[in-house]
Amino acid sequence: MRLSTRGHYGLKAMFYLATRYGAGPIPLKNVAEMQNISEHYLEQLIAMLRKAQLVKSVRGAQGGYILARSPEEIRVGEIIRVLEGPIAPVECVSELKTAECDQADFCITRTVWERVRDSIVQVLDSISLADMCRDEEKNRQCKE
Amino acid sequence: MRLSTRGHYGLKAMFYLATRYGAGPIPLKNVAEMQNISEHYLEQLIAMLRKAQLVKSVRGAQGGYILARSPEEIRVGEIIRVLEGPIAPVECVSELKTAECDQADFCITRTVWERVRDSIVQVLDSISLADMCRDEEKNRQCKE
DNA sequence: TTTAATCCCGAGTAAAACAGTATGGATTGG
DNA sequence: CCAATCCATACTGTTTTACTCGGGATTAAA
Repeated sequence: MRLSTRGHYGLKAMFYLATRYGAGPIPLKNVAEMQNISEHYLEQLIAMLRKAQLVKSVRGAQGGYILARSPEEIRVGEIIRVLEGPIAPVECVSELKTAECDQADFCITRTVWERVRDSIVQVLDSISLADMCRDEEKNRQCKE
Repeated sequence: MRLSTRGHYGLKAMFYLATRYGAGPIPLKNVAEMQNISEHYLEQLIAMLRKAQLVKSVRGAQGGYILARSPEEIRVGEIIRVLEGPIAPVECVSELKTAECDQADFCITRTVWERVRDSIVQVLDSISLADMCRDEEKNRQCKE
């Protein structure tokens, strides 16, 4: 019942970009350092996010990455789907094409996984990067 | 974001035992056939469930497996925890000992995963095997 | 125009997890 | 006794994971 590090790291990186939104392109090196992730590995992850048009890249010196939309408009669920694929505790209840299962309607365990899937989706799609930034802000104030 | 087949098959098997609860020990062969699972593989899974005292075994001819408690008293969450380990979308928010993460309180992504974890737990722990049996009953009646 | 900072791309890889198989032993009802 | 069971351990092929490595393309700044 685990996420791979892709989703884990990917969200961290996107969150960091969200905190720096408006400050121009952020080089991946910074992201990797701040979030303590292997830079080369993160490169691969962000490539997926770029192809999915969640981030834009600026090449060359002084380049880096920028969120493709404002933090308010990016949901955690989108990020996770890009990096981990469609949300589905078991294959036969994937968000996308419901892979064929001979039993289909008769399978009661299936409805359990549908409920699990829906509850995960509900959480992930209800949180935007901006929400996370606000949480951090709040958190920092509490600490002072 | 996937369960392995352990949890998937394990729940199927436990559900089947629940539907036959009260009918004496059910041989694993029947379970495997009905749910279309490799018998040898299922043997390994049920061994885990036995060690966790969710099922009892009866050895010898006419033997088989019986739920250790009534279907009403067995929650899906218990089964999944036995077969898949503690519920945790990422390690640092495991239900058990919160593996140390240097950042801990500062990590906002962490709270996302806590929320996901809690929503999964809520679903899995709210469904008993008896609930599933009732669902199937209902389902069968609709089909007629 | 050079150089350094970046992004970009594809290959390779060690280790772990997964999803079983295989083999044989122990127990017990008929 | 024997056939139907459960029990235990070891093995195996495949896939996934979580990287590493090496180099190429682009561009701002010196």
